[in-house]
Amino acid sequence: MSSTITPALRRVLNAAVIQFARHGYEGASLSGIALEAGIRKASLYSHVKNKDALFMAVFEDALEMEALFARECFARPEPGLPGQNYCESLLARYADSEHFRFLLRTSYIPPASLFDELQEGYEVYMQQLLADFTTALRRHLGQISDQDAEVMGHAWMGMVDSLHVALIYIGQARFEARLNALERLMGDSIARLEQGETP
Amino acid sequence: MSSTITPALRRVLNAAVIQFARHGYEGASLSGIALEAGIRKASLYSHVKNKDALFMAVFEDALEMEALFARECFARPEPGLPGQNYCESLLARYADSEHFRFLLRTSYIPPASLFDELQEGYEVYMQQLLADFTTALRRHLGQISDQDAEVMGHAWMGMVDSLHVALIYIGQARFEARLNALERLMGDSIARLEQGETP
DNA sequence: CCAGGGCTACCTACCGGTCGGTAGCCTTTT
DNA sequence: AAAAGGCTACCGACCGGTAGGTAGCCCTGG
Repeated sequence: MSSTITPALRRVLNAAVIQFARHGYEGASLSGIALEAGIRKASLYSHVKNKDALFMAVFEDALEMEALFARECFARPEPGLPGQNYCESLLARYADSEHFRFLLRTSYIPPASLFDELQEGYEVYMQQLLADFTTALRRHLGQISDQDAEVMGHAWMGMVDSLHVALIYIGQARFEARLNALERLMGDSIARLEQGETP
Repeated sequence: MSSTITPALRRVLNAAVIQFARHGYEGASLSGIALEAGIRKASLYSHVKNKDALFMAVFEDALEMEALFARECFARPEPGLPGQNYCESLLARYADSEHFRFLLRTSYIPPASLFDELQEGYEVYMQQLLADFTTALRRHLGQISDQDAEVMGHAWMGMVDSLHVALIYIGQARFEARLNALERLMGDSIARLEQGETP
């Protein structure tokens, strides 16, 4: 499926993710990407068929990395709430990972021509995130009905999207305020489930 | 401050908001906007100085409309939770209002050159939204500490962003699932405040 | 020795923006 | 009443610049 990644192609992909994250699909130019990679624009075509293919390659690259990151968050033991590790790692991740910034920038409003493919990939990523959260939730609470688990799942995914958005356009201070507020809401609801809800 | 809007300019602005909402700042071309307005590209310059000014005019237009929409939501009596009217009107609003779609598309990731101006305008919009929610919350609960009000404000703004994002890239069914889930969380937390939290 | 990555040079298409000019509608002047 | 002038909205033609993409030669490493 995925062709082998030579060192030169690796350099191109890394250059591309920087430019796409910074300027978006339309705003990033192939000459800029080539410059970043230290080669000429025409030389890009030795490695990639065209701009769309380059974008998709970067997308799959980023998706893989961020899926791995999420997995690791859920693999670490969670002191408090389920999903807490992931949420609290977001700020640092946003600062460190060019690929994460790329995903955030391009996945909400993707280039129209690639919409379907991107949506499909993003869907898989989100389903994994949701599944990881649900199992963590089930591990945290001994017993929980499928309905409740589903509702909490929707709520947590909403919380994650909310934090993602906050990363993009709110400052660090308000990100943390939002994180605390949403964690309190989640905490309240989970505590309520823990006490048992049969009235 | 704001110059008068002639009928011809009105047509240009309406054409522009469609194109900008559909293709974004960089993706929308002046020829496309002119075509939509039924004139030639050169004629645009009888009404606006350049692309940036056109975009800003559309932005202020949209901001005004959506601020009005939010006001009306909070003016209506709310049967359940504070801020509920606004959240539950979003789906229909997204379907109906080109200006709303424009705001959602362009405000998270604005064109770099206009970033500051846009951020400023969006900030005002959000502050009004937050203030409206806070007064509604205070009206709903008789007594609430400033700290709690602030936390709930952050949480509700997060909820709103989450719903905005859902409008963009999730289907209608999942939007409603998310809305229900988040409303349940908010309801739980508000109920907890209602009972009084001095232990 | 030759395959492949890199290069220069070039292409077409389209971008935002400017130019000179014009049709038609007011308002003013005689 | 009619000529004169000004103003608005519009147009086709064109500008410099840049975009994505192609052709073909050169150089180097296995």
